[in-house]
Amino acid sequence: MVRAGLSAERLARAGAELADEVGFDQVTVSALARRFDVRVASLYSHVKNSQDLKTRIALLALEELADRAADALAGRAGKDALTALANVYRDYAREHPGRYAAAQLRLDPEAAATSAGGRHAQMTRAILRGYDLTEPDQTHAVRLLGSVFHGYVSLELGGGFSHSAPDTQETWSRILDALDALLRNWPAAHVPPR
Amino acid sequence: MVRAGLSAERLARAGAELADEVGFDQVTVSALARRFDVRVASLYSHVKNSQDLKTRIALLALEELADRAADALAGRAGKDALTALANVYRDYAREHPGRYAAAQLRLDPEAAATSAGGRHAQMTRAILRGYDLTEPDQTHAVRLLGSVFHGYVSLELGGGFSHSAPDTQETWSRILDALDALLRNWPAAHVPPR
DNA sequence: TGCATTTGCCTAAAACCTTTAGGCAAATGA
DNA sequence: TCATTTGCCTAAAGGTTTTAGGCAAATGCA
Repeated sequence: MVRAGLSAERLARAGAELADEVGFDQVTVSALARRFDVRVASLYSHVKNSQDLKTRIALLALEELADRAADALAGRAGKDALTALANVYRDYAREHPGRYAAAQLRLDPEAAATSAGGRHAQMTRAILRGYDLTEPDQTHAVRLLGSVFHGYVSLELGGGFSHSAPDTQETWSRILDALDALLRNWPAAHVPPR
Repeated sequence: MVRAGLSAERLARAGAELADEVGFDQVTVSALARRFDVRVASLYSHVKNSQDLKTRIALLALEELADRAADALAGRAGKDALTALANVYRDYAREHPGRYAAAQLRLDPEAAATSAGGRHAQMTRAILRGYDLTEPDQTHAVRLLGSVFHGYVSLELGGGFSHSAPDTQETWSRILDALDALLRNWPAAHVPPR
């Protein structure tokens, strides 16, 4: 009886592919076993349980995404860097919707600590070096950028922007223009009324 | 044998409560039957299946959210309206995380058509009447606002902003200030280089 | 090479969720 | 009052998760 050569990493990779094909919430230990043509119980030697499997897929996606982001940022600054990072998220979500959904999984603190989450925050912060922001404004801006990137990508992916006129590429460009303008001219703490 | 008085609406309402208590993805036909102290199969006289139940919860949440938004916008304009609408989303997500997650459910076109989705878009558009934007910039701005609101709320809810210094309330205020400033000074289509 | 240990996948089985089919009793209404 | 409709039930099949225990393949050491 020939062995299938399973391992936690291979399961996570196959799980990520499966997620892109059928959606992250359809990723199941059973479906994965079927894909390896192996009995379900066999997977439990490699992953603790279903939650563990999903966490591994999430960590994989976060790493991939961080790697792409690091690549894209190399040698860029200012709006160029802003656009590059934004496009990494959007393109990744379009190419790998299941993995992107996985990356959104709420991780327990232990898993979160070993995740690439910190790299993502660092890279967003790096972009802001091209603009003139000091703490705590920098943190506010990091959060704004994260919100826009994630919010836009997830609404677009979920079809929230369909059935409407200006195409989404145009909107995306204009949003990036707007963010660039905003960062170059970040409003002071207290905007005077009117 | 006394009847439990089930109905599609009661199931949706109870499902929404359950979602807030244990998370939307833990909402199951079984759990709901247990809550009504009724056999599982009995629910299938009122909802078509599990997907149907979830869709009804999503539609309920979208309606509630739209009602709150309409209330909040009444008599407000400009930044006042912007802040009010933004807070409706954020507060709703914090008070009803399960319902908020439900509202994010990808609806099939048929359900989407009967949903309050259109009202939401309309209300965001209404806010922009307080600013000087014409089409297609208005649509771009609607999409930006949707992205920021949804993105921020879902990151904050998912714990994405935890373990960090400036508190999230402060960031939220500053982001609203920034959006207001941006809308008052929306950049023209072609930002000159440099 | 030969043997002991480890490792990997298996069968079996229990628990839970989903969904359909068919039945009886309660509610409704003529 | 009696017929019909409606609501919840039992039964059953099929799928996913998870644990326990077993045998054979791979590995490693003499």
